[in-house]
Amino acid sequence: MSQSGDGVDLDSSLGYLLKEASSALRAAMEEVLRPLGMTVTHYSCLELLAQRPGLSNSELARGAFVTRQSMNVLLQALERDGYVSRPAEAAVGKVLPARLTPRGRRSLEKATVAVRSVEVRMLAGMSEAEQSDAFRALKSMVRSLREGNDAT
Amino acid sequence: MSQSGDGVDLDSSLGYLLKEASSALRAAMEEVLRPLGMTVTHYSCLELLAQRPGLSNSELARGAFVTRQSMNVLLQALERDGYVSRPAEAAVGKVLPARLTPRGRRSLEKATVAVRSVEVRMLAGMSEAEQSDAFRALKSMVRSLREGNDAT
DNA sequence: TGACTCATGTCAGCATTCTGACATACAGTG
DNA sequence: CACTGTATGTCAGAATGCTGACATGAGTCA
Repeated sequence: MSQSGDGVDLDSSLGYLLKEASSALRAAMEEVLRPLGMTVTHYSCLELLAQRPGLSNSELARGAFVTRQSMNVLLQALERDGYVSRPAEAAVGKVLPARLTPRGRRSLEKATVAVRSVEVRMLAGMSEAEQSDAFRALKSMVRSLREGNDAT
Repeated sequence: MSQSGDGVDLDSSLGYLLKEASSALRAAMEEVLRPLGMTVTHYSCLELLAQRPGLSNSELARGAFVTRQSMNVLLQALERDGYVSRPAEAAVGKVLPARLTPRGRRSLEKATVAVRSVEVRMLAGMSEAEQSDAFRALKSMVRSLREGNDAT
């Protein structure tokens, strides 16, 4: 009843736009993943394991941007349902390297197709050059945000 | 113990990078907002109201990318603590337009300074042109993700 | 006018994630 | 060797957000 949708000030903030894009991406992923009975974090974990077999719980947590406690409950569920396997005891230290089971790999394949369609849709209308620009820009933001934490 | 941090495949995915950047931004905002006893959603709500006074609960929810139920509990807390005010009854329909109180405005001012410093840091190392490129790219992604939802 | 559709505010229950805490294991230093 | 610091896996409780549901008000159309 009051606002339309074009620029006041928030719409010119890169931070806000970043949140908006991320939110839209997440929603789109949830939508295509739901029919497969999979959540985004669920998928992220499987994808991480496919690309880097043997990742530990803590490493997976960092890769999926959740706490290691959250990843732990997810991993326990995935292990219980036979999607991933972890040794009962650590060979060295406390680190338990996780791996996909054949079942986990099969499950991931379908999800990957669905997710890739989302990413393709997201990139539609952008040239290769524009994609590279976006890539570089996002990389730069991440780097800048990570470095100085107590600068005035 | 196993991975270092440079490119396998995930690191070449714009979707993953988007999530990473968004996550880094959120963490940075939480860090500077915590000393002020404010969460990101909390701040978003106040900022939204400052720029578009009279927004309703549902509109605020959409602007902050949460459900209207979540925004409702936040609004009730903000109202209870005297940061925002809403009329007891709707003038028209059921929509209750919310507004910042002087106290809310004061609280927001400090937060805005903190958040702006984060955004400045995020944009450090990017030229104006690069910022524009990133802006356009993100806009394009949001648009593409929102349109077709049931395409094969 | 009446029926139908849609959006809103709100309550209740559930799910997911986070914070806090603990024991353990390795690496570095004296 | 003992000590300190850092990282891990895990358990428990708290917070936060979401889904489901309901009643209400406005707009549309016959």
